[in-house]
Amino acid sequence: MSDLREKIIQTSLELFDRHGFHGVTVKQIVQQTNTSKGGFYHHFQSKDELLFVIHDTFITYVLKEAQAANVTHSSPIPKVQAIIQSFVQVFDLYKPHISVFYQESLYLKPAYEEEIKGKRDEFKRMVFNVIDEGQKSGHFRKELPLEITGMAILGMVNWIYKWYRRDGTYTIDQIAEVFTDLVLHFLLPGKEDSEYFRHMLKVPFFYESE
Amino acid sequence: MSDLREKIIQTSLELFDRHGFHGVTVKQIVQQTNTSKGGFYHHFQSKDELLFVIHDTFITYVLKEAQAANVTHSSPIPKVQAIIQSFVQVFDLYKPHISVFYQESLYLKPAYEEEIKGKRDEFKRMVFNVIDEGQKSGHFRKELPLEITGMAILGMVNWIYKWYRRDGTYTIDQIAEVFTDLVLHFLLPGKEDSEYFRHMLKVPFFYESE
DNA sequence: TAAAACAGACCAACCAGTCGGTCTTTATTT
DNA sequence: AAATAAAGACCGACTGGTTGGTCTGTTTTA
Repeated sequence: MSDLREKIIQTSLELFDRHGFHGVTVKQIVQQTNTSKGGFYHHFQSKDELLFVIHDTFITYVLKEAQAANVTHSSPIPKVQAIIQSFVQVFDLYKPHISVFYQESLYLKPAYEEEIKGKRDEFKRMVFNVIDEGQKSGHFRKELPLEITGMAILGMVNWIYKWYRRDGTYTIDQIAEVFTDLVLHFLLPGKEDSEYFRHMLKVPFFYESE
Repeated sequence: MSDLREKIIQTSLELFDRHGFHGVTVKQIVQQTNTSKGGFYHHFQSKDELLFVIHDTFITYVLKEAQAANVTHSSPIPKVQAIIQSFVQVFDLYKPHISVFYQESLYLKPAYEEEIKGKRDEFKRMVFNVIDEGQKSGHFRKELPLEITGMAILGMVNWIYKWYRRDGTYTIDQIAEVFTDLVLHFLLPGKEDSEYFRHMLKVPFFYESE
Protein backbone atom coordinates (compact mmCIF):
# COMPACT_ATOMS: atom_id res chain seq x y z
CA MET A 1 0.00 0.00 0.00
CA SER A 2 1.28 3.42 -0.88
CA ASP A 3 0.22 6.84 0.22
CA LEU A 4 1.03 8.44 -3.10
CA ARG A 5 -2.65 8.61 -3.91
CA GLU A 6 -3.34 10.72 -0.83
CA LYS A 7 -0.38 12.93 -1.54
CA ILE A 8 -1.65 13.56 -5.06
CA ILE A 9 -5.06 14.52 -3.73
CA GLN A 10 -3.60 16.92 -1.18
CA THR A 11 -1.40 18.61 -3.74
CA SER A 12 -4.25 18.88 -6.21
CA LEU A 13 -6.48 20.38 -3.55
CA GLU A 14 -4.01 23.15 -2.88
CA LEU A 15 -3.45 23.85 -6.53
CA PHE A 16 -7.12 23.70 -7.52
CA ASP A 17 -8.03 25.96 -4.64
CA ARG A 18 -5.64 28.62 -5.88
CA HIS A 19 -5.86 28.27 -9.64
CA GLY A 20 -9.02 26.31 -10.36
CA PHE A 21 -9.36 22.92 -11.99
CA HIS A 22 -8.54 24.21 -15.44
CA GLY A 23 -5.75 26.40 -14.19
CA VAL A 24 -3.75 23.36 -13.11
CA THR A 25 -2.23 20.76 -15.43
CA VAL A 26 -1.56 17.14 -14.65
CA LYS A 27 2.10 17.89 -15.23
CA GLN A 28 2.04 20.50 -12.48
CA ILE A 29 0.32 18.16 -10.06
CA VAL A 30 2.85 15.47 -10.82
CA GLN A 31 5.85 17.74 -10.37
CA GLN A 32 4.58 19.26 -7.15
CA THR A 33 3.97 15.77 -5.78
CA ASN A 34 7.39 14.51 -6.83
CA THR A 35 6.02 11.75 -8.98
CA SER A 36 5.34 11.11 -12.65
CA LYS A 37 2.56 10.77 -15.16
CA GLY A 38 2.85 7.05 -14.64
CA GLY A 39 2.38 7.47 -10.92
CA PHE A 40 -0.66 9.65 -11.41
CA TYR A 41 -2.41 7.48 -13.94
CA HIS A 42 -1.72 4.39 -11.91
CA HIS A 43 -3.99 5.76 -9.19
CA PHE A 44 -6.50 7.72 -11.24
CA GLN A 45 -8.20 6.84 -14.48
CA SER A 46 -8.26 10.49 -15.50
CA LYS A 47 -8.05 14.02 -14.23
CA ASP A 48 -11.84 13.94 -14.13
CA GLU A 49 -11.85 11.01 -11.73
CA LEU A 50 -9.63 12.98 -9.39
CA LEU A 51 -12.16 15.80 -9.51
CA PHE A 52 -14.90 13.36 -8.65
CA VAL A 53 -13.01 11.88 -5.72
CA ILE A 54 -12.60 15.32 -4.21
CA HIS A 55 -16.27 16.05 -4.61
CA ASP A 56 -17.29 12.73 -3.20
CA THR A 57 -15.20 12.69 -0.04
CA PHE A 58 -16.62 16.05 0.98
CA ILE A 59 -20.31 15.47 0.28
CA THR A 60 -20.21 12.00 1.78
CA TYR A 61 -18.83 13.41 5.00
CA VAL A 62 -21.38 16.21 5.22
CA LEU A 63 -24.20 13.80 4.60
CA LYS A 64 -23.04 11.47 7.34
CA GLU A 65 -22.77 14.33 9.83
CA ALA A 66 -26.24 15.57 9.06
CA GLN A 67 -27.68 12.11 9.47
CA ALA A 68 -25.97 11.78 12.82
CA ALA A 69 -27.37 15.10 13.99
CA ASN A 70 -30.76 14.03 12.80
CA VAL A 71 -30.68 10.83 14.79
CA THR A 72 -29.26 12.08 18.07
CA HIS A 73 -31.83 14.83 18.50
CA SER A 74 -35.56 14.68 18.24
CA SER A 75 -36.84 18.21 18.77
CA PRO A 76 -36.44 20.60 15.80
CA ILE A 77 -34.58 23.30 17.69
CA PRO A 78 -31.60 21.24 18.85
CA LYS A 79 -31.69 19.52 15.48
CA VAL A 80 -31.25 22.80 13.67
CA GLN A 81 -28.51 23.78 16.08
CA ALA A 82 -26.67 20.52 15.57
CA ILE A 83 -26.98 20.53 11.80
CA ILE A 84 -25.82 24.11 11.42
CA GLN A 85 -22.98 23.59 13.82
CA SER A 86 -21.62 20.48 12.15
CA PHE A 87 -22.23 21.96 8.71
CA VAL A 88 -20.33 25.13 9.52
CA GLN A 89 -17.48 23.23 11.09
CA VAL A 90 -17.00 21.28 7.90
CA PHE A 91 -15.69 24.45 6.31
CA ASP A 92 -12.69 24.35 8.58
CA LEU A 93 -12.00 20.70 7.93
CA TYR A 94 -12.63 20.62 4.20
CA LYS A 95 -12.12 24.15 2.93
CA PRO A 96 -10.17 23.23 -0.22
CA HIS A 97 -12.52 20.37 -1.01
CA ILE A 98 -15.44 22.73 -0.72
CA SER A 99 -13.91 25.39 -2.91
CA VAL A 100 -13.46 22.80 -5.60
CA PHE A 101 -16.94 21.46 -4.93
CA TYR A 102 -18.66 24.75 -5.52
CA GLN A 103 -16.40 26.14 -8.21
CA GLU A 104 -15.78 23.18 -10.45
CA SER A 105 -18.82 20.93 -10.21
CA LEU A 106 -19.83 22.16 -13.63
CA TYR A 107 -16.94 20.21 -15.08
CA LEU A 108 -17.85 16.83 -13.64
CA LYS A 109 -18.45 14.26 -16.33
CA PRO A 110 -22.13 13.23 -16.51
CA ALA A 111 -21.77 9.88 -14.76
CA TYR A 112 -19.88 11.42 -11.87
CA GLU A 113 -22.16 14.41 -11.76
CA GLU A 114 -25.20 12.24 -11.26
CA GLU A 115 -23.74 10.48 -8.26
CA ILE A 116 -22.76 13.72 -6.59
CA LYS A 117 -26.10 15.32 -7.33
CA GLY A 118 -27.86 12.45 -5.61
CA LYS A 119 -25.99 12.96 -2.36
CA ARG A 120 -26.26 16.72 -2.51
CA ASP A 121 -30.02 16.54 -2.96
CA GLU A 122 -30.23 14.12 -0.09
CA PHE A 123 -28.51 16.59 2.18
CA LYS A 124 -30.72 19.44 1.06
CA ARG A 125 -33.77 17.29 1.67
CA MET A 126 -32.67 16.69 5.24
CA VAL A 127 -32.24 20.38 6.00
CA PHE A 128 -35.62 21.20 4.51
CA ASN A 129 -37.18 18.38 6.49
CA VAL A 130 -36.01 19.74 9.79
CA ILE A 131 -37.47 23.15 9.03
CA ASP A 132 -40.69 21.57 7.88
CA GLU A 133 -41.00 19.50 11.05
CA GLY A 134 -40.38 22.57 13.15
CA GLN A 135 -43.07 24.51 11.35
CA LYS A 136 -45.61 21.73 11.66
CA SER A 137 -44.87 21.21 15.34
CA GLY A 138 -45.27 24.91 15.98
CA HIS A 139 -41.68 25.50 17.00
CA PHE A 140 -40.95 27.63 13.95
CA ARG A 141 -42.84 30.45 12.25
CA LYS A 142 -45.39 28.87 9.98
CA GLU A 143 -45.67 31.79 7.60
CA LEU A 144 -42.15 31.34 6.17
CA PRO A 145 -42.04 29.69 2.75
CA LEU A 146 -40.03 26.53 3.22
CA GLU A 147 -38.04 26.65 -0.02
CA ILE A 148 -36.90 30.23 0.30
CA THR A 149 -36.02 29.91 3.95
CA GLY A 150 -34.18 26.67 3.36
CA MET A 151 -32.13 28.10 0.54
CA ALA A 152 -31.36 31.16 2.63
CA ILE A 153 -29.84 28.95 5.30
CA LEU A 154 -27.91 26.83 2.83
CA GLY A 155 -26.72 29.99 1.13
CA MET A 156 -25.39 31.76 4.16
CA VAL A 157 -23.54 28.66 5.27
CA ASN A 158 -22.24 27.62 1.88
CA TRP A 159 -20.91 31.08 1.21
CA ILE A 160 -18.46 30.62 4.06
CA TYR A 161 -16.01 29.01 1.66
CA LYS A 162 -15.57 32.38 -0.01
CA TRP A 163 -14.36 34.22 3.05
CA TYR A 164 -13.35 31.91 5.87
CA ARG A 165 -9.69 31.93 6.87
CA ARG A 166 -8.24 29.92 9.72
CA ASP A 167 -6.26 32.94 10.82
CA GLY A 168 -9.28 35.24 10.68
CA THR A 169 -10.79 37.18 13.56
CA TYR A 170 -13.24 34.49 14.57
CA THR A 171 -12.91 30.75 15.01
CA ILE A 172 -15.13 28.42 13.10
CA ASP A 173 -17.01 27.60 16.28
CA GLN A 174 -17.77 31.23 16.90
CA ILE A 175 -19.06 31.59 13.38
CA ALA A 176 -21.24 28.56 13.94
CA GLU A 177 -22.62 30.13 17.10
CA VAL A 178 -23.52 33.37 15.43
CA PHE A 179 -25.08 31.60 12.46
CA THR A 180 -27.18 29.45 14.75
CA ASP A 181 -28.29 32.57 16.56
CA LEU A 182 -29.25 34.30 13.33
CA VAL A 183 -31.16 31.32 12.00
CA LEU A 184 -33.06 30.73 15.22
CA HIS A 185 -33.91 34.41 15.40
CA PHE A 186 -35.74 34.27 12.13
CA LEU A 187 -37.15 30.80 12.58
CA LEU A 188 -38.57 31.14 16.09
CA PRO A 189 -41.87 32.94 16.47
CA GLY A 190 -40.97 36.00 18.40
CA LYS A 191 -42.06 39.28 19.71
CA GLU A 192 -45.39 40.72 18.85
CA ASP A 193 -45.41 41.41 15.14
CA SER A 194 -46.82 44.87 15.77
CA GLU A 195 -43.44 46.33 16.56
CA TYR A 196 -41.94 44.70 13.53
CA PHE A 197 -44.78 45.90 11.34
CA ARG A 198 -44.20 49.47 12.36
CA HIS A 199 -41.12 49.38 10.20
CA MET A 200 -42.75 47.68 7.27
CA LEU A 201 -44.33 49.50 4.38
CA LYS A 202 -46.81 46.69 3.92
CA VAL A 203 -47.59 43.26 5.26
CA PRO A 204 -45.40 40.75 3.44
CA PHE A 205 -47.20 38.50 0.99
CA PHE A 206 -46.56 35.33 2.96
CA TYR A 207 -48.20 36.44 6.20
CA GLU A 208 -51.64 34.91 6.63
CA SER A 209 -53.90 37.88 6.81
CA GLU A 210 -56.60 36.45 9.03
CA MET B 1 -21.98 50.83 -35.51
CA SER B 2 -22.72 47.15 -35.23
CA ASP B 3 -24.47 45.09 -32.62
CA LEU B 4 -22.29 42.06 -33.15
CA ARG B 5 -20.46 42.78 -29.95
CA GLU B 6 -23.66 42.53 -27.93
CA LYS B 7 -24.66 39.36 -29.72
CA ILE B 8 -21.34 37.76 -28.88
CA ILE B 9 -21.75 38.67 -25.23
CA GLN B 10 -25.24 37.22 -25.10
CA THR B 11 -24.20 33.97 -26.74
CA SER B 12 -21.17 33.66 -24.49
CA LEU B 13 -23.32 34.25 -21.43
CA GLU B 14 -25.58 31.36 -22.33
CA LEU B 15 -22.71 29.06 -23.13
CA PHE B 16 -20.61 29.99 -20.10
CA ASP B 17 -23.61 29.59 -17.85
CA ARG B 18 -24.11 26.03 -19.04
CA HIS B 19 -20.57 24.81 -19.63
CA GLY B 20 -18.30 27.21 -17.79
CA PHE B 21 -15.66 29.51 -19.19
CA HIS B 22 -13.24 26.69 -19.93
CA GLY B 23 -15.96 24.43 -21.27
CA VAL B 24 -16.58 26.81 -24.17
CA THR B 25 -14.18 27.54 -26.99
CA VAL B 26 -13.96 30.72 -29.00
CA LYS B 27 -14.83 28.64 -32.03
CA GLN B 28 -18.10 27.58 -30.42
CA ILE B 29 -18.97 31.14 -29.48
CA VAL B 30 -18.23 32.26 -32.99
CA GLN B 31 -20.31 29.52 -34.63
CA GLN B 32 -23.29 30.01 -32.32
CA THR B 33 -23.19 33.74 -33.03
CA ASN B 34 -22.92 33.24 -36.79
CA THR B 35 -19.69 35.10 -37.09
CA SER B 36 -15.99 34.33 -37.35
CA LYS B 37 -12.75 34.45 -35.44
CA GLY B 38 -12.09 37.73 -37.17
CA GLY B 39 -15.40 39.11 -36.01
CA PHE B 40 -14.71 38.07 -32.46
CA TYR B 41 -11.20 39.44 -32.23
CA HIS B 42 -12.24 42.66 -33.84
CA HIS B 43 -14.42 43.40 -30.81
CA PHE B 44 -12.41 41.75 -28.07
CA GLN B 45 -8.70 41.69 -27.46
CA SER B 46 -8.93 38.21 -26.01
CA LYS B 47 -11.24 35.66 -24.49
CA ASP B 48 -10.12 37.02 -21.14
CA GLU B 49 -11.30 40.49 -21.99
CA LEU B 50 -14.74 39.09 -22.74
CA LEU B 51 -14.73 37.50 -19.31
CA PHE B 52 -13.85 40.83 -17.78
CA VAL B 53 -16.57 42.70 -19.61
CA ILE B 54 -19.16 40.28 -18.27
CA HIS B 55 -17.87 40.69 -14.75
CA ASP B 56 -17.72 44.44 -15.02
CA THR B 57 -21.21 45.13 -16.37
CA PHE B 58 -22.72 43.19 -13.50
CA ILE B 59 -20.71 44.59 -10.59
CA THR B 60 -20.96 48.12 -11.91
CA TYR B 61 -24.73 47.85 -11.98
CA VAL B 62 -24.99 46.40 -8.48
CA LEU B 63 -22.75 49.09 -7.10
CA LYS B 64 -24.82 51.85 -8.67
CA GLU B 65 -28.04 50.42 -7.25
CA ALA B 66 -26.61 50.15 -3.78
CA GLN B 67 -25.38 53.71 -3.90
CA ALA B 68 -28.82 54.87 -4.97
CA ALA B 69 -30.46 53.01 -2.10
CA ASN B 70 -27.95 54.51 0.24
CA VAL B 71 -28.72 58.03 -0.84
CA THR B 72 -32.51 57.89 -1.01
CA HIS B 73 -32.93 56.59 2.53
CA SER B 74 -31.43 57.81 5.74
CA SER B 75 -32.62 55.46 8.45
CA PRO B 76 -30.88 52.05 8.61
CA ILE B 77 -34.05 49.96 8.42
CA PRO B 78 -35.38 51.24 5.10
CA LYS B 79 -31.81 51.30 3.87
CA VAL B 80 -31.40 47.61 4.55
CA GLN B 81 -34.73 46.92 2.96
CA ALA B 82 -33.83 48.87 -0.16
CA ILE B 83 -30.39 47.36 -0.53
CA ILE B 84 -31.59 43.80 -0.11
CA GLN B 85 -34.48 44.35 -2.45
CA SER B 86 -32.44 45.82 -5.26
CA PHE B 87 -29.65 43.31 -4.69
CA VAL B 88 -32.02 40.34 -4.89
CA GLN B 89 -33.73 41.70 -7.96
CA VAL B 90 -30.42 41.83 -9.76
CA PHE B 91 -30.45 38.05 -9.85
CA ASP B 92 -33.41 38.12 -12.17
CA LEU B 93 -31.87 40.71 -14.45
CA TYR B 94 -28.32 39.40 -14.56
CA LYS B 95 -28.51 35.70 -13.73
CA PRO B 96 -26.03 34.50 -16.38
CA HIS B 97 -23.66 37.34 -15.64
CA ILE B 98 -23.73 36.43 -11.98
CA SER B 99 -23.12 32.76 -12.58
CA VAL B 100 -20.03 33.65 -14.53
CA PHE B 101 -19.09 36.21 -11.90
CA TYR B 102 -19.06 33.72 -9.07
CA GLN B 103 -17.83 30.69 -10.93
CA GLU B 104 -15.07 32.05 -13.11
CA SER B 105 -13.61 35.04 -11.32
CA LEU B 106 -10.62 32.88 -10.47
CA TYR B 107 -9.63 32.97 -14.11
CA LEU B 108 -9.55 36.73 -14.50
CA LYS B 109 -6.14 37.97 -15.52
CA PRO B 110 -4.45 39.99 -12.74
CA ALA B 111 -5.07 43.44 -14.20
CA TYR B 112 -8.75 42.72 -14.75
CA GLU B 113 -9.06 40.98 -11.41
CA GLU B 114 -7.83 44.02 -9.57
CA GLU B 115 -10.40 46.31 -11.10
CA ILE B 116 -13.25 43.94 -10.31
CA LYS B 117 -12.02 43.37 -6.80
CA GLY B 118 -12.07 47.10 -6.17
CA LYS B 119 -15.72 47.44 -7.06
CA ARG B 120 -16.69 44.27 -5.23
CA ASP B 121 -15.02 45.45 -2.05
CA GLU B 122 -16.71 48.79 -2.39
CA PHE B 123 -20.09 47.09 -2.49
CA LYS B 124 -19.28 44.93 0.49
CA ARG B 125 -18.14 47.98 2.40
CA MET B 126 -21.48 49.67 1.78
CA VAL B 127 -23.47 46.73 3.09
CA PHE B 128 -21.32 46.49 6.19
CA ASN B 129 -21.65 50.22 6.73
CA VAL B 130 -25.41 50.09 6.83
CA ILE B 131 -25.35 47.36 9.44
CA ASP B 132 -22.79 49.24 11.44
CA GLU B 133 -24.81 52.44 11.38
CA GLY B 134 -27.87 50.52 12.49
CA GLN B 135 -26.02 49.00 15.38
CA LYS B 136 -24.58 52.30 16.53
CA SER B 137 -27.92 54.08 16.29
CA GLY B 138 -29.55 51.35 18.33
CA HIS B 139 -31.81 50.12 15.54
CA PHE B 140 -30.03 46.77 15.28
CA ARG B 141 -28.83 44.28 17.87
CA LYS B 142 -25.47 45.49 19.09
CA GLU B 143 -24.21 42.07 20.15
CA LEU B 144 -23.95 40.74 16.60
CA PRO B 145 -20.39 40.63 15.21
CA LEU B 146 -20.43 42.84 12.16
CA GLU B 147 -18.25 40.73 9.89
CA ILE B 148 -20.07 37.46 10.44
CA THR B 149 -23.50 39.01 10.16
CA GLY B 150 -22.53 40.89 7.04
CA MET B 151 -21.15 37.83 5.34
CA ALA B 152 -24.25 35.88 6.33
CA ILE B 153 -26.40 38.40 4.49
CA LEU B 154 -24.14 38.52 1.46
CA GLY B 155 -24.05 34.74 1.43
CA MET B 156 -27.74 34.10 1.53
CA VAL B 157 -28.33 36.59 -1.24
CA ASN B 158 -25.40 35.62 -3.42
CA TRP B 159 -26.35 31.97 -3.25
CA ILE B 160 -29.54 32.78 -5.13
CA TYR B 161 -27.67 32.33 -8.39
CA LYS B 162 -27.43 28.63 -7.65
CA TRP B 163 -31.14 27.97 -7.40
CA TYR B 164 -33.22 30.80 -8.81
CA ARG B 165 -35.31 30.02 -11.89
CA ARG B 166 -37.66 32.46 -13.56
CA ASP B 167 -40.27 29.74 -13.84
CA GLY B 168 -39.90 28.72 -10.19
CA THR B 169 -42.60 28.78 -7.53
CA TYR B 170 -41.83 32.28 -6.33
CA THR B 171 -41.12 35.52 -8.14
CA ILE B 172 -37.94 37.40 -7.48
CA ASP B 173 -39.91 40.06 -5.62
CA GLN B 174 -41.38 37.49 -3.30
CA ILE B 175 -37.94 36.10 -2.60
CA ALA B 176 -36.75 39.62 -1.85
CA GLU B 177 -39.63 40.11 0.58
CA VAL B 178 -38.88 36.92 2.47
CA PHE B 179 -35.17 37.66 2.61
CA THR B 180 -35.82 41.13 3.95
CA ASP B 181 -38.07 39.62 6.57
CA LEU B 182 -35.44 37.10 7.60
CA VAL B 183 -32.68 39.67 7.82
CA LEU B 184 -34.73 42.14 9.79
CA HIS B 185 -35.81 39.40 12.15
CA PHE B 186 -32.26 38.70 13.14
CA LEU B 187 -31.08 42.29 13.02
CA LEU B 188 -33.84 43.96 15.03
CA PRO B 189 -33.68 43.67 18.78
CA GLY B 190 -36.66 41.60 19.71
CA LYS B 191 -38.55 39.98 22.44
CA GLU B 192 -37.02 39.40 25.79
CA ASP B 193 -34.08 37.11 25.34
CA SER B 194 -35.28 34.91 28.16
CA GLU B 195 -37.58 32.91 25.92
CA TYR B 196 -34.85 32.50 23.38
CA PHE B 197 -32.35 31.47 26.01
CA ARG B 198 -34.59 28.70 27.21
CA HIS B 199 -33.68 26.84 24.05
CA MET B 200 -29.99 27.56 24.25
CA LEU B 201 -27.51 25.31 25.93
CA LYS B 202 -25.38 28.30 26.85
CA VAL B 203 -25.19 32.02 26.32
CA PRO B 204 -23.48 32.64 22.99
CA PHE B 205 -19.99 34.10 23.21
CA PHE B 206 -20.94 37.39 21.63
CA TYR B 207 -23.64 38.37 24.12
CA GLU B 208 -22.35 40.92 26.57
CA SER B 209 -22.76 39.22 29.90
CA GLU B 210 -23.26 42.24 32.08
C1' DT C 1 8.68 -14.56 -9.51
C1' DA C 2 4.68 -12.41 -10.40
C1' DA C 3 2.14 -8.48 -9.70
C1' DA C 4 1.80 -3.94 -8.30
C1' DA C 5 3.90 0.67 -8.27
C1' DC C 6 6.13 4.03 -10.59
C1' DA C 7 9.08 6.49 -14.44
C1' DG C 8 9.19 9.53 -18.43
C1' DA C 9 9.46 10.00 -23.47
C1' DC C 10 6.01 10.49 -26.77
C1' DC C 11 1.62 11.68 -29.32
C1' DA C 12 -2.67 13.20 -31.19
C1' DA C 13 -6.09 16.57 -30.37
C1' DC C 14 -7.28 20.90 -29.34
C1' DC C 15 -7.40 25.80 -28.81
C1' DA C 16 -6.49 30.85 -28.36
C1' DG C 17 -4.89 33.92 -31.18
C1' DT C 18 -2.82 35.73 -35.93
C1' DC C 19 -2.69 37.53 -40.44
C1' DG C 20 -3.53 38.60 -45.07
C1' DG C 21 -7.31 39.69 -47.34
C1' DT C 22 -12.42 41.17 -48.60
C1' DC C 23 -16.59 43.67 -48.00
C1' DT C 24 -19.12 47.70 -46.24
C1' DT C 25 -19.76 52.13 -44.54
C1' DT C 26 -18.34 56.84 -43.97
C1' DA C 27 -15.70 60.96 -45.18
C1' DT C 28 -13.49 63.77 -48.62
C1' DT C 29 -12.66 65.58 -52.94
C1' DT C 30 -13.89 66.80 -57.57
C1' DA D 1 -23.85 63.77 -57.48
C1' DA D 2 -20.24 60.93 -58.70
C1' DA D 3 -15.69 59.36 -57.78
C1' DT D 4 -12.21 58.34 -54.69
C1' DA D 5 -10.01 57.52 -50.45
C1' DA D 6 -9.83 55.79 -45.91
C1' DA D 7 -11.31 53.53 -42.02
C1' DG D 8 -13.95 50.18 -39.81
C1' DA D 9 -16.11 45.59 -39.81
C1' DC D 10 -15.67 41.01 -40.71
C1' DC D 11 -13.77 36.48 -42.81
C1' DG D 12 -11.43 31.91 -42.21
C1' DA D 13 -7.29 29.13 -43.11
C1' DC D 14 -3.38 28.54 -40.49
C1' DT D 15 -0.03 28.04 -36.42
C1' DG D 16 2.60 27.34 -32.29
C1' DG D 17 2.19 25.90 -28.04
C1' DT D 18 -0.14 23.20 -24.67
C1' DT D 19 -2.46 19.31 -22.54
C1' DG D 20 -4.56 14.96 -21.16
C1' DG D 21 -3.50 10.64 -21.77
C1' DT D 22 -0.66 6.35 -23.56
C1' DC D 23 2.87 3.01 -23.75
C1' DT D 24 6.99 0.64 -23.00
C1' DG D 25 9.80 -0.27 -19.75
C1' DT D 26 12.11 -0.39 -14.87
C1' DT D 27 11.93 -0.78 -9.91
C1' DT D 28 9.81 -2.22 -5.71
C1' DT D 29 6.92 -5.08 -2.96
C1' DA D 30 4.62 -9.39 -1.42
